[in-house]
Amino acid sequence: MSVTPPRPKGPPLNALRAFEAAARLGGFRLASAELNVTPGAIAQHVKFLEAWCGGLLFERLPVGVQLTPLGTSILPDFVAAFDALAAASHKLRMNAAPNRVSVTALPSIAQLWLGPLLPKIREELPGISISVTAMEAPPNLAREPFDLSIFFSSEADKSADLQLPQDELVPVCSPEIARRISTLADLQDLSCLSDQMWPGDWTEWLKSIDPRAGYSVSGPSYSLYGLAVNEALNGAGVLIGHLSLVNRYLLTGELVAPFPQRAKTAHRLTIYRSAQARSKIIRRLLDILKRFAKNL
Amino acid sequence: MSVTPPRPKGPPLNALRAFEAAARLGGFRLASAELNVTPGAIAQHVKFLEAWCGGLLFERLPVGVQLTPLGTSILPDFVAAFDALAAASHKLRMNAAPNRVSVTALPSIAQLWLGPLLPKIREELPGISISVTAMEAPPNLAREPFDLSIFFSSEADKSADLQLPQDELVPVCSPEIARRISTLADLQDLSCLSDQMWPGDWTEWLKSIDPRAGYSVSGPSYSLYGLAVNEALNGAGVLIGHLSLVNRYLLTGELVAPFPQRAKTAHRLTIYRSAQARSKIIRRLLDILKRFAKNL
DNA sequence: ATACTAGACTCAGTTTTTCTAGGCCTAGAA
DNA sequence: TTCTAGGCCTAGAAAAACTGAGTCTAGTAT
Repeated sequence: MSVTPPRPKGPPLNALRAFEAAARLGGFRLASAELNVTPGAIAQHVKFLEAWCGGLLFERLPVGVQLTPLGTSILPDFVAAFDALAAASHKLRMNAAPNRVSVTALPSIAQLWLGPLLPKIREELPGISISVTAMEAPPNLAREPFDLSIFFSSEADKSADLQLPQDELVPVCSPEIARRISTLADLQDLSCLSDQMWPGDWTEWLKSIDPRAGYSVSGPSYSLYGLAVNEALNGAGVLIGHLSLVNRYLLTGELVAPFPQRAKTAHRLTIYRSAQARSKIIRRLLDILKRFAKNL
Repeated sequence: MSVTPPRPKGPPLNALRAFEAAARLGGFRLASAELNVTPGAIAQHVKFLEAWCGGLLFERLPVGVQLTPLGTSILPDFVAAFDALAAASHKLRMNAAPNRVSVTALPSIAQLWLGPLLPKIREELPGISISVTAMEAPPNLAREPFDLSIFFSSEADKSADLQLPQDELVPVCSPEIARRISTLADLQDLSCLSDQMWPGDWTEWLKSIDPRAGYSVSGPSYSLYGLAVNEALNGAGVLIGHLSLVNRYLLTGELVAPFPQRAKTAHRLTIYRSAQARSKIIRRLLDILKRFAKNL
């Protein structure tokens, strides 16, 4: 008997968050990715929560888990509560520093599309402070503290705040290299640069030119598209270019396109803003991006 | 440069909770009481949160703190979010075990009023599992995981789920002791038991009998009213009885009231239920309590 | 004036919580 | 059959949270 008896405590907030993520995403592994922890951590949180409430939240299948009726019955409440919490946190951050904007983008987009625009943005919106975070997959804007996300999406989406037309593939290289190219066959003697994230780009472009010819090319691949572009600028070979990312260099002449044919891809550069990001600054920033995007 | 760059993280949930409590209650000390930690812990959480968002949440006054406009601007959002979270947690617990009811009450009420009713309740609601937590002050039912709270309130409140009439004071003692009492003056030769939480009870009762007579009594006091009642049953002296708590013993004759005069107090035994506790079980439990309360 | 008090701050050290690593297990796919 | 995806478990490590004790400030009481 302790002097101050331990009164029943509410559940740990982190366990609730782990459950919510696992239930919403349908698995511990996905939840662990969203929360940046290992799946074991999620498992422990959920187990604790199950002990706390005295009921099973998930059925454990041989592979994966499935929400029990109990879990299903309260999931919407938790989703709503954590949405509200995330929204409040976001609002707090914005109210504290209205001129701070945080953007997340695919690494290649951050470096090749957004990066060059930043000086012009700073010029038009003096006092603004933009932080850029590169990541591989678009985050859940309702949860992560970003104002804007810029990624490639394979679908048209009217709800996007800005969406460019379908991206196009076109080989690009330095002018010197271009002089040595006249036919498709010439490509086979050259380094054909590509990005590790889009390994099918060359094949896709070649197919769009002549579906039956069995052309194939080879060359180094890079985990960062920006690196590949740099190598192309340095004359390392022919890069399969994503027009939205390399057009700026075509316009300046630093890179040229030895073949005029372009292959439409499914990808559209797409910008979303967080539901909280309704401020005037964000609106003006979007306007600027829109304008620059047109000139690209 | 780490391989997986640390992406900006959302604020720690516990820091948000600390801020919410401090802001809602208007001070770190109060918040620390609600969350069962020391004030220093709250201070650290708030400080962290201020660093995270880059703005001051509280103005530090020489004594106490005051919300800044920034803090004020987001407080309602956080209150709503944590309310939703607590409601969801409560619902989870109830859905997991619908027959479990948790009650919080003043120690004296738990022991003397509720305790004797529990066997009868179990009889009428077989299968129900009631846990009782004694505490000194009524908790915030919107936050703490209780279904019912039973405390004395000094005001009439129509929103209460059950409220008894104003409590009355009346001296009580064992029949043996009563035989030795015939006038007020006899009290001065006897041990007059009282509760440490209500040290003014005897004075209040004496005043209601004869406001001018300077009667005063003395005797041991107890930190647990239940203990004082037991002592009275054992013939240790005359206890200043709260009718709602000792009437059961008057009815059985184990205790008697040597003086017929009763003094009305401001206190009413008051029962609230949590907003989440809308189940049939709780309703039936309240009905039973109501019925028993009438017969007391 | 002088002490006292309430409330908050800080910092070091400790306790508690949370996370990871790595091995195990199961069933469906190759 | 082997491989793989997804979870489970446990020990130990890492991080977060909390405490305790000493400071500080300005009202309040003496």
